Amino acid sequence: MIKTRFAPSPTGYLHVGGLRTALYAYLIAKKNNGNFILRIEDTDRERFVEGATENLLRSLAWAGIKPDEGVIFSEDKKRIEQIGKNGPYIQSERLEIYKKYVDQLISEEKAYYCFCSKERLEELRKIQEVNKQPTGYDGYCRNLSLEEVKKRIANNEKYVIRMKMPREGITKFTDLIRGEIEFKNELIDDQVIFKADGFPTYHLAVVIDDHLMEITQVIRGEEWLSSTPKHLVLYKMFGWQPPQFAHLPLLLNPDKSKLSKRQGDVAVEDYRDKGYLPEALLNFVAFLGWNPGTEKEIFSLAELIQNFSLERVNKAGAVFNLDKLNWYNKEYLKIIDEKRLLDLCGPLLEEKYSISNSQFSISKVIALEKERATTLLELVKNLRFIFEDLPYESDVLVWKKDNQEGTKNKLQELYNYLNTLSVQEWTKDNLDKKVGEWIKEKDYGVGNVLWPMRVALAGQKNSPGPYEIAEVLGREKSLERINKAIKKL
RNA sequence: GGCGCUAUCGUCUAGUGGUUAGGACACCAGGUUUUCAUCCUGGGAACAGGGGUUCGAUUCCCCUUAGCGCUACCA
Repeated sequence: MIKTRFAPSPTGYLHVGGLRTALYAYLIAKKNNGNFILRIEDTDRERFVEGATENLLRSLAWAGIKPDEGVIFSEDKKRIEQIGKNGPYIQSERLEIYKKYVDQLISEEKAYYCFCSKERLEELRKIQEVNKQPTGYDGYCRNLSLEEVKKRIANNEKYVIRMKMPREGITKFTDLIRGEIEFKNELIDDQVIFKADGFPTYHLAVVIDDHLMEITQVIRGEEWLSSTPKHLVLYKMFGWQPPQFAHLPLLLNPDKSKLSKRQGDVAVEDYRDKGYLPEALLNFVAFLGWNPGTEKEIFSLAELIQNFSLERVNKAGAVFNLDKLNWYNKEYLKIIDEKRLLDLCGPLLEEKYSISNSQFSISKVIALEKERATTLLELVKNLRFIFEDLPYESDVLVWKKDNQEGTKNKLQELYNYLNTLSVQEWTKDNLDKKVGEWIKEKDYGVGNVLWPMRVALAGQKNSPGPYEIAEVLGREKSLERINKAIKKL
């Protein structure tokens, strides 16, 4: 059975790069009827952030990525739960497991105690740098006798445990995206696998967990490529069959550096809060480094599952391009389900304007700006003119081919005419038909009437069409605004 | 410094040993429209450089260059 995992550290929020990694892993699992596992890698206590796991889960859930195994929210979304038979799925709850395996490595002399102080290590590195030598541990404690180790531990000396890297040979593997890659073992450090604080390092924990959780494909960022040989050596030491590896290209800033907070939003929640739709963000990040080989660019999650393959993932990093995301969001806004849009925008409108006792149909109000806005937030912002009479200068009312006097007269006549229409007749289509005929009959010219009518109704230069607005505002409010405009002139 | 990865329009990318090197976003121009948005039409825009291999390389190989990653008791 295919099993993939996403294994973030709870250090704050879900990064959009992380979202893409999670998505690809999820897609591979789902495409193969396998399991997608969410594991939390919290072995670094210094960087641990309270609530970060919940935050991660929330962002993932918002995006529609549901783990089959691992850490999830409880039914009421209030607690964190773990599902699956290979748990726990939070590394800080697996300490005895790591301890057991590290003891095994020690007893088999594949790992060793190291008592070197940070000061000595720092000094060592400095000397290596000055001499332009490769930096790395010099193996000072590699051959300490058992008696000495025992004595120093009994003496309460601080220690870490390092893996005994082979001093010769090469470690190679076939990356699912990059093909064959090899490293000389002599250049790989005696990596610390167990820290003085009793926690394993990433390298040890990831190998043990991926094996115990039966992960078949490790899909992770390119920043892990260089440490893969360490992991492979660990697999070999344990006598385990390693999974396959796929190292994803990085997401970049516009200047091609690694995507960072300084140059824009990187947290998934930022995009959610700005009113991007999850399907747009997902579709967008899916296409950063992957494409189906056809010219279709709009893909639902289900379609992504169907079409995704690691073979078509690019090797080079991709710039996170906000313009394209905006385009995706507009596209999805065009086709979004009306009810869902209402659920999404309702609370936002509520928060921004006093709509509780409004006489307007909120879904019609939303429809006014739905195809004009880039994000939900912008959509809501653009709707202000419905709920409030916007201040504007009288000359805005005048169409470029008309003058103030003419505009005033036409608006007055339009008012008189509209006044003869009943509430029942006050619909967009009917107004379009009736007012259209009236303009023709009067020979006023479409722009000469519709422009001032629209400005009178919207109170701004740019807006949806006059008939749509009129229907939403209703007969009474529409007439009131037109009357107000006439008085302005 | 060492090791590794990468290199097609501004951006995301397709592509093949012989193509007018294709699409999308963005941009520019025109058209439809009362405005904005939409929509339609058109336009500019790329194979990093140098060597090979080959009848022929954007494509295969090597080098250079550039960018990025790793080089922690962080992940």
